[in-house]
Amino acid sequence: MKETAGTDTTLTKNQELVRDALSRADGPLGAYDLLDRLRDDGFRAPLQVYRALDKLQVLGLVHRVESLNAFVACCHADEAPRGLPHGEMCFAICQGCGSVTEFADETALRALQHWALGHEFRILTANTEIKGLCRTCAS
Amino acid sequence: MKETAGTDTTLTKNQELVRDALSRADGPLGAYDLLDRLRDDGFRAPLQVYRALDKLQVLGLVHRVESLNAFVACCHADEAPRGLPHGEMCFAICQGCGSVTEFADETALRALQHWALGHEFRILTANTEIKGLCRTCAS
DNA sequence: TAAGATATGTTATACTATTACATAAACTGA
DNA sequence: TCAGTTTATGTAATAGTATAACATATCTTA
Repeated sequence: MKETAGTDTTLTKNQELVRDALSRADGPLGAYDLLDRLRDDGFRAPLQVYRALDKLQVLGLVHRVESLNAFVACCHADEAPRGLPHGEMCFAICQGCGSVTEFADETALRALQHWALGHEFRILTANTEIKGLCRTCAS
Repeated sequence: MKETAGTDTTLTKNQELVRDALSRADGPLGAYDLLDRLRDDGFRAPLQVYRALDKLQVLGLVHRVESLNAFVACCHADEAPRGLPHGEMCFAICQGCGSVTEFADETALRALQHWALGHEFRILTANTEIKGLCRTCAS
């Protein structure tokens, strides 16, 4: 049983590399950005990145930002129990500097659940992306 | 001044064609799906579709479903004043049958606005996509 | 009509993601 | 330990989505 520092679940080498690259990044990265950053670590093909990303997303350690076709490390990775990803994420995307801030909003989630209840829709995941200007870029 | 039946603003021929194709569709369509459906109307290249879609999105007549890389006709097109798209959309995407239901939720929107206020983020648009199973597919 | 803006047509290309198949490593139970 | 199974990897080819660049045409307005 291989165990890597700081985690309570095993990630493969490629998954670790992708996760670390995303954690180090100061913003969202595309799959091909990741590929470029990981060439020195032996990555040669997009599929290596996508496979790792798929697993990391299932584990809740990485999120996909749909409107950017890009990925971010989950900022709550330490809080969420591994293997039980919190199914709702919100992202605030600044169109000025490109920064992405992840957050969760219980009220918004409950509102969606209320809608779903009334329409007999069974929610599995929810993703909200708001776009605009962050404090710095708005002023 | 050209005027087309049923609208209070002028759309170009290509924009009309794309909008009509989306309105007739029973679900979201990708840009290349639209291209295929419009070949008989003279469409030959993806850019013709994308250009029309861009304009229709600005007008609030069409929405992009980010997680599907696809587009839907806005079901509130008649209610919303043209040129002033309602900046917040919610979509319920059924993973069983692929249906997409558009809705708006004031409570969820206010919750996001509240978050934004506290974080000095100026919201320009907001997009929520929930995935799960519709009434039919869940039962 | 001339000038500027807007819309179109067309080709090529860039960016994003998956399929298919071969190889290797890890786990399981006899 | 070994065979059988599953899981992870490597690699090449291809599919799917979107835009850049440039030429042409149409509309608008003075």
